Amino acid sequence: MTSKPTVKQFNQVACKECALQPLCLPIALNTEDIDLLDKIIKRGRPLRKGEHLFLEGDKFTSIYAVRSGALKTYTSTNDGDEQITGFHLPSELVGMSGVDSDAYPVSAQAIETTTVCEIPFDRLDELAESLPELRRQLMRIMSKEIREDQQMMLLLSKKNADERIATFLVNLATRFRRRGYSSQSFRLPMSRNEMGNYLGLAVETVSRVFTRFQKNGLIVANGKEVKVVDPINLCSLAGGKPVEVKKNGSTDT
Amino acid sequence: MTSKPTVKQFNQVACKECALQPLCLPIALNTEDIDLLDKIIKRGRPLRKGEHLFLEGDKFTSIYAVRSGALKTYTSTNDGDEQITGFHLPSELVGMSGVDSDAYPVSAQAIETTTVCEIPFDRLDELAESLPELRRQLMRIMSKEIREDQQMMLLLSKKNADERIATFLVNLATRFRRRGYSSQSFRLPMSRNEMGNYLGLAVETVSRVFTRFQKNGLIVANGKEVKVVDPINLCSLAGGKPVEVKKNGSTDT
DNA sequence: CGAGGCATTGAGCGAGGTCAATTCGAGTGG
DNA sequence: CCACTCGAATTGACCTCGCTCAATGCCTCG
Repeated sequence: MTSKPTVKQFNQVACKECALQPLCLPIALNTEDIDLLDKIIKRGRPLRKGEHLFLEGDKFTSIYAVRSGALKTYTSTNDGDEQITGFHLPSELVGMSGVDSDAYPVSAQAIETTTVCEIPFDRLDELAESLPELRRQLMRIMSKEIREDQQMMLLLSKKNADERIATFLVNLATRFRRRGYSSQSFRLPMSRNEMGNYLGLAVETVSRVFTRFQKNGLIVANGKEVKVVDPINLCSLAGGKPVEVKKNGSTDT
Repeated sequence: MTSKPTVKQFNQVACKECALQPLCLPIALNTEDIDLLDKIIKRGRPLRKGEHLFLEGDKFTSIYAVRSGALKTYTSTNDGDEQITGFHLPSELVGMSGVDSDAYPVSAQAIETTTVCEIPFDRLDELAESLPELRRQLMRIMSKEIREDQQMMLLLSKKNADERIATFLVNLATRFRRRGYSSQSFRLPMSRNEMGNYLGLAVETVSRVFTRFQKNGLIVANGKEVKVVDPINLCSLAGGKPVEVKKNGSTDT
């Protein structure tokens, strides 16, 4: 409202015209309800790579939906080193973990040029009162995050380096496909360092696993560009519940 | 033990007469609202050690509040081994991660004799519509779980064996104190095996760390009985955000 | 009193971390 | 257009923490 329409296409589109709508918060809302939600959403200027959306300890005011680009969230131990707790692609929500604590418990930083939709939480909460579907959707999103974090705990506690990287790649591939991109060939938004941090591995180990995967014909990697050559075996290495990477006639959930 | 009306005392008490009320779901609800909540809660027979409350994949119907005893929740990989995702003490809620998926994504099992309050989720959801405080409380609980899981990710990915055990003990001590028990001296409800599983360590490592902690005068352990002798150093080993275990006003950051 | 499960302790090994040396690649300025 | 710089990525050598395997001790319960 106050700022000029800088990036019309990516930044100022209303929910009901947004390509991400079927994945994002408005899912399961009807057209009128989407309009109501739309009214409380603020759309700011794009964040450049490295800029923070909020810092750990900042007062909790809003949750954010990634519109384009990618974010990472991380906490830090008091002896300095940080743990990345998640990477967030378009349509994914960030900041929900702050709801009960008045302050964000993590920092959120752009890992490439990124635009977000800001959703002031008090307004969202008011709206949730009258829209049961929205309320359920919020709970669904949070419970999904819990499940994912718990899968991550399993990964960190039980899987070896190969399995971790395989799981990570399969997971990313799936998320890309959901968003209409190829799941066979994509560009990693994060550095090897960030990947290692997230997966509980040293950078060097990430690098070594990548080269090993190439030698074994699982993937072809060139810097951040990755091609999944052998999705079947990558998946079975990933170990977790089977995830289909190819779109051969199976039921998509 | 079973002669006295334990069932009455522990199992059939209404929320508003429950000793756990200030910690549990009803927190922040007024007396009338607590009565409303109370009406939808079912209180079943106690679970014996080893019995399951629900299994991974069971249809999601209810969330549960632990009333006495303790539960563990765990997922399993498809190659068989399981990962404990949490231990749940009285007043803590279990099953929230099932909200979005129609099925519980984890199994919940009693690790000692345990009583729970069952809260049918559809009823809770209806009630949440008219009680904004309840709604917020639900979100707070979920967001707290997310934060805890993320702290767990940090532990699993960055901390060594000593730090993990120290963190675990400090965390337990804090939770016991909250519930009115001593934080200096308590009984672990879980086996060494379960502790190791949860913390991503082999049983033998857990054992070794315990003996080392004793040699260093941090704790005294006798089986499952644990006395925290040197809370200051145990805390600083735990590393994370400082948690006060003793109440001598040292505001160390 | 014996059996079976849990906990402890010791010995040896290996996955992955650390340190160090290159190499690659994007951005910058002459 | 090329040379230079600085950070990211790769590769190699070595070492350590915690896992595995195995033996033994301890407690509970029939």
